[in-house]
Amino acid sequence: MPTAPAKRASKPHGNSKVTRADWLHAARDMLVRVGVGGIKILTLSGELGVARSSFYWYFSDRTDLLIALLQTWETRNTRCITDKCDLPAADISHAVCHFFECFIDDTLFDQGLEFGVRDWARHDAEVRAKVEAADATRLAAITGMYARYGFETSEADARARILYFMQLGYHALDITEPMATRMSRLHGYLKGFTGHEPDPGMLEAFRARAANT
Amino acid sequence: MPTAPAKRASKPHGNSKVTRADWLHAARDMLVRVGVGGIKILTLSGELGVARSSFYWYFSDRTDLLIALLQTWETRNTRCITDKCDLPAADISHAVCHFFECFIDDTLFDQGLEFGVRDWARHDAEVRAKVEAADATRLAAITGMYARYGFETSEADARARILYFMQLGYHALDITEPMATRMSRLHGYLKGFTGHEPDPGMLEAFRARAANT
DNA sequence: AATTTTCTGGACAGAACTGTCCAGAGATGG
DNA sequence: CCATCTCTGGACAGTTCTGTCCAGAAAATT
Repeated sequence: MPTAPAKRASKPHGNSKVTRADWLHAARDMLVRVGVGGIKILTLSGELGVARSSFYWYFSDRTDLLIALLQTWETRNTRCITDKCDLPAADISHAVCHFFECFIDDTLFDQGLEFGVRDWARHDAEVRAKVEAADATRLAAITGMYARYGFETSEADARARILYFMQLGYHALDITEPMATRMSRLHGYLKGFTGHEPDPGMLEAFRARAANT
Repeated sequence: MPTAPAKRASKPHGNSKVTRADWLHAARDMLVRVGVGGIKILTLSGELGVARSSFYWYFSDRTDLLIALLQTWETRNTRCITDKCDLPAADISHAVCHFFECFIDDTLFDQGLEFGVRDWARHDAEVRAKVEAADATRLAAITGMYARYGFETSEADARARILYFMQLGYHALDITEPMATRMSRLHGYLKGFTGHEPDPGMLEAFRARAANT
């Protein structure tokens, strides 16, 4: 029985049935589903409906694929956080909402990839080093954000950590709850994260934006 | 070259070289180091200096071992959190410090096991269900703690989540920093978590306790 | 001391996966 | 239309791990 053709990440060219991007995309999904150790060329080839040996045309070996996967993560997830933190905002509550946007829009921060990579880092020193560097970059951006709205250095530092660790902890724990439930807690979260009462108009505006994503 | 004898988790009996507990203990370490997928009976037997086939005396198969491992986690990590949350305290800052104790004393909360199990849950539905149940139990205990110190329901709920997700996020991200650095942020953390200025005497007392663990 | 129980180790069969080799199919371009 | 380049698929060899079988060693029991 031939395998159903997988969704194309990009259209193939000439004699080819799949592209390098197809392999990468399938590998990303597999990383999320079963972890690095579970990424098997045999299974990928089955999903793509192509012989296993074709893999070796696009990648020198399995490690080559994994390196490419890691680069995808590196250039995507950190960038979206630092960009949002640097955005101009009326006050700290608005700024924190900008930060939140990364995590309610899945086209921005790729949660699955993030924790696939982190699981991997837990038992691979090189990957771990890259993850630590990414954490440092992201935390610096968030600390800078708090500092810009008048928090003194030590408080900006503590609040940045609470915000970042809480947000990533939420995803690390892989919590699944409807967006409405999440949004019902927005007021409490903002008050906890900033120490200030947020503007009710802004709360509504953010909830509305979250609803249609 | 014979393998060095591993640390005994319990002393063997009669003709045996190892115990069921030794296998379990070695498997826990391997789960932490390389994830569930990396737990190989072959490697374990090598570490314990025993033939691979001996494993099948103690466990019916690999799955049997994994189930036992999961039970260890279930009965250990959740309990220590709920116990600390239920402890009587002078005020909310003291109560939060009690909660922190789980995470500065490694004989209480087993961080490695926790995230080994969570990585596993990410691609195993049954394990995932157990993890979700544990999260619910722990969050209920923390929410109850905040409620006991006068926070109204919705605020207790949001603050419990911030505290729990931040603390687990901190560990999920596998941050490594010296205890002194961690403690330098205690004041900021407590202020962020409770919304109140903590008693300076208590801060010092907690730092002193953390130093000798 | 003989017997039973408990546990170990070597051998075997088989499954799953990796990486290599090479013939050749299909598009492309002179 | 012939040559070339790109990509595919089948075959092969090698590795790593699992689970089973069974003989037998060593303590425990009688």
